[in-house]
Amino acid sequence: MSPPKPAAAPDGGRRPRADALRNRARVLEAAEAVFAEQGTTASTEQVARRAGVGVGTVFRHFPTKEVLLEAVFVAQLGRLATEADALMSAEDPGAAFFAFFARVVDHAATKNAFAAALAEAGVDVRATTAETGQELRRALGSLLDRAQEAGAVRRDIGLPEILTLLVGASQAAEHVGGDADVRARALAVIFDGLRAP
Amino acid sequence: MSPPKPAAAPDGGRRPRADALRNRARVLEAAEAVFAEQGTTASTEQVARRAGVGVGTVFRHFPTKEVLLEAVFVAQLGRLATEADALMSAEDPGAAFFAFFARVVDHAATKNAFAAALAEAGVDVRATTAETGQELRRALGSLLDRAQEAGAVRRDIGLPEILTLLVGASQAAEHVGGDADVRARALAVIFDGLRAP
DNA sequence: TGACAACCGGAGTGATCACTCCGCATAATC
DNA sequence: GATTATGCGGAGTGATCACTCCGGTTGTCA
Repeated sequence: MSPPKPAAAPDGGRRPRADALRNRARVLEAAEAVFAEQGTTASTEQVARRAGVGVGTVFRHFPTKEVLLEAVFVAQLGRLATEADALMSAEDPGAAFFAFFARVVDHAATKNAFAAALAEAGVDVRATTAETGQELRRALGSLLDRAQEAGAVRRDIGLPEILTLLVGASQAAEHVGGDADVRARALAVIFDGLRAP
Repeated sequence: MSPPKPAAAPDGGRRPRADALRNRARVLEAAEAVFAEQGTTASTEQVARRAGVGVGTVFRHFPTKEVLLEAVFVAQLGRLATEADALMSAEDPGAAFFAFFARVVDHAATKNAFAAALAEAGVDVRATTAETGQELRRALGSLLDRAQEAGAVRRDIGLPEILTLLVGASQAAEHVGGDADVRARALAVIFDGLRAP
C-alpha cells in the first residue's frame, strides 16, 4: 500500500509541492505584517501583493479571510506562549511574571491587530484559536502561580482577572501608542495593584 | 433686540423647520442605539430604519458617516462630563473619583462603540470631538486633583496616565463583557494601584 | 387658505471587498 | 526529456456600503 519513494503525508492527503509550502509561508508572513500595520480591515489583495502572489493563491491556502486572520493570531499567540514557557525557569518568579506582562503590552503598542488576537484568545470565540489560547493561558497561569507562591503577587485574584487586565492594558497601549512614558507609568499602577499588600 | 415672531437662529442661518429638528434628534438617538448594539460598522441604512426615516434624511443632517459617529460620541462624552461635574460637590473626593471611574467602565461594558469614543477623546483625533473631549478631561482632572489633595490617590501620576487606564479598562470591559465579578476584581486591582501608599 | 421654500423618501450610482474560475506554468516522477 | 497532476495568476462576480438626486410632501407665514 505504501509507495517506495515519495514520503507519505501525515494523514491520508498527499504531500504538497515545494512551491506551495513556500508560498503558504510567504502569505502568512505578509499577512502578519500587513495586519500589524493597517489593522484587520486591510484587504486580502494587499496581503497578496505584499507576499508577491495572486489573490487566488492566498485563498487557496486560507479559504477565508477569517481563517487567514486565525492563522496569524495562532502564530503570534504561539510565540508568546513559548516566551512564557522560557520564563518559567527564571530565578525570580515575580520578576518573570511582571516582565512577561510588560512584554505583551509593549508588543501590543506596535502591532496593530495584536490586541484583538489577545482579546479573542481570552474568550475563545473561534475553535481554532481555542487550542493556542489555552496553551497561552496555561503558561500565563503557571507564571502567575509561581509569582503568587513567591509572595510577589496577591493571592485573591486568578487567571481571568489577569487576562482581563492584560487585554485592557494591551488595547490601551495600542490606542494611546505614542508616549512610552505614560504607558510605563500606567503599567506601574497596575503592577502596584497586583503586588501583595 | 428680540424680533417679534420668528425667533432668529443663533448665527446667520435660518431657523430650521420643526420636523427637521425632530428628525435630527430621532436619527441621533437611533444611531446611538444601533452603534451601541452592533458597533460602529453598522450601516447607515440600519440607522435610518431604526429612526423611521429614509437614508437621505440621515445624510442631510449628518453629511458623512464620520460626522454621525462624531455626533454620537460628543453626546455620550458630554453626558459623562456632566456626571463628573455633578460629583465635584461630593463630600468624599476619593470616593467620587473612584465612583466615576467605575461608572465609565460599567457603561463601556454595555455600549459597544463607547470605548472607541473614549479612546478618541483621549487622543483628540477629530477636531469636533476635541472640545467635548477637553471638557471631559478637565472634569476628570478636577476630580483627580481633589482626590489627590484628600490623600486618596497617589500624587506621582497625572491625567494622561488616568486616561490611559480608563481607556484600557473600558476596552477590556467591552470585550470581556459577560462576567461582572471578574470585571469588578480587575478594577479593584487598578484602584489599589492608584491609592496612595 | 394659498403659495413657496424647506424637507423628505428611497431608488440609483460608483467604489470596494471577499471570493471564484479557468487557462497556463511548473514541480514531481518516470 | 516526456507526462501529468498540482499549483498559480488575476480577470470576473455578486454583495455591500456610503453617498447622491429628484419628484413628491409638508411646515410656515402672509
